[in-house]
Amino acid sequence: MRAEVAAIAGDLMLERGYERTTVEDICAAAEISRSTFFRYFPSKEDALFGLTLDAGEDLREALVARPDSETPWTAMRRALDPLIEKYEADDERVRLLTRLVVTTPALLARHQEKNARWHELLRAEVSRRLGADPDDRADPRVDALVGASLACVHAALTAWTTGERPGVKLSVILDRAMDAIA
Amino acid sequence: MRAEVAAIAGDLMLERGYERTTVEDICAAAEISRSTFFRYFPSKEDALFGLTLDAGEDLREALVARPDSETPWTAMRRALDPLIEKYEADDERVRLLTRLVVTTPALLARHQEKNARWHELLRAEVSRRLGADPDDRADPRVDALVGASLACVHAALTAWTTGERPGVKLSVILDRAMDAIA
DNA sequence: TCAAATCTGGTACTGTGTCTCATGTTTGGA
DNA sequence: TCCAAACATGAGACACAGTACCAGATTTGA
Repeated sequence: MRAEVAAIAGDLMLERGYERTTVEDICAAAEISRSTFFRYFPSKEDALFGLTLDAGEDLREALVARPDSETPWTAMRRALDPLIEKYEADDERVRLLTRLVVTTPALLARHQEKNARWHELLRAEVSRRLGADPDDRADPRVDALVGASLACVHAALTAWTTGERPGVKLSVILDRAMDAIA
Repeated sequence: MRAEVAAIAGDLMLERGYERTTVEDICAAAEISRSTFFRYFPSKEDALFGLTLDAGEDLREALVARPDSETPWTAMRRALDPLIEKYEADDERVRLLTRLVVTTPALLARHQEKNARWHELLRAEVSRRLGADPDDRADPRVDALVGASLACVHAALTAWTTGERPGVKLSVILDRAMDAIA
């Protein structure tokens, strides 16, 4: 049911844009009340993000699984592989939705808020790999490393979604992005 | 006048937090109407950001002024010097306001929206330095480089504002952040 | 079959942001 | 000095997101 409403919301937003789709529009199309909508989703943005399951914990586990011999940067890149593969495996609709997110300021803001949660999840492991004090808030290296990695993901997603239809593979784009820095 | 309202807004938000300060509260304290408030500032968030002048164009010019012999990463780091100095020179109030921004999701989102504008301004010059096609949307290197730099700035600001009062200099923190990556 | 738990819809409310219209208030000539 | 155009301000209505509370329906399990 939740998934069904999310699908309808996605359709409407792809068709008319995010701002020009009101919650009432979605409710009318899904034949539910406003009350029920907000019982399903804490906010209008989440009607979109609800589809893509939260991969933060998977990402953390993938990072932990990387050998210590890898630099933090390389380990991050490899830990991202499963996530990237998931994007590549998904159908065109996911790519269009991702583009909508990347190009709509309000959605992008919420997306980065989600990324901030990933960021938190990854801090401990990156900190360990750097041999840093996890509680030392004056050490910016952990946040810099994680933030820069996620910035590369964002750059790659932007390039991937705004480019031509049969474009370069996302994994290759991400390689280019991350190699350009470290 | 605008600056005065912004100062009052800052006071209230520092005292009671961002969400718990309504536009009406600010209007009452500043003795203006809601209409006038929204004529001064396009949104509640901007009552805070209105204080700090937009340094995006300065940043771009500073980057252009760096010699071509520097790598893009180094050039970015050096171009950030004037901005960093400005932060360090400002009084304690600016540091508290910055902390408020960094720790309040809604404000952070808007702040990153501003950064996205900086990002756009810097694209052309970074693209030139990389010898990339500025219109090639499939090349993620430019966005990755700029995004990662700004992520480092964010990491540094977070460390700087949440740390102890007579902490490490911001420029040193930023060095640590950017050196940790490239 | 009954009763508790859950799902749903309705209504009223707060808060941000937009819009329009009616007052002032300033400014710059004649 | 007076008039008029430009401008700033305030008031009110509105759209929309999100919250809180309550009442009725539906399901679930003993």
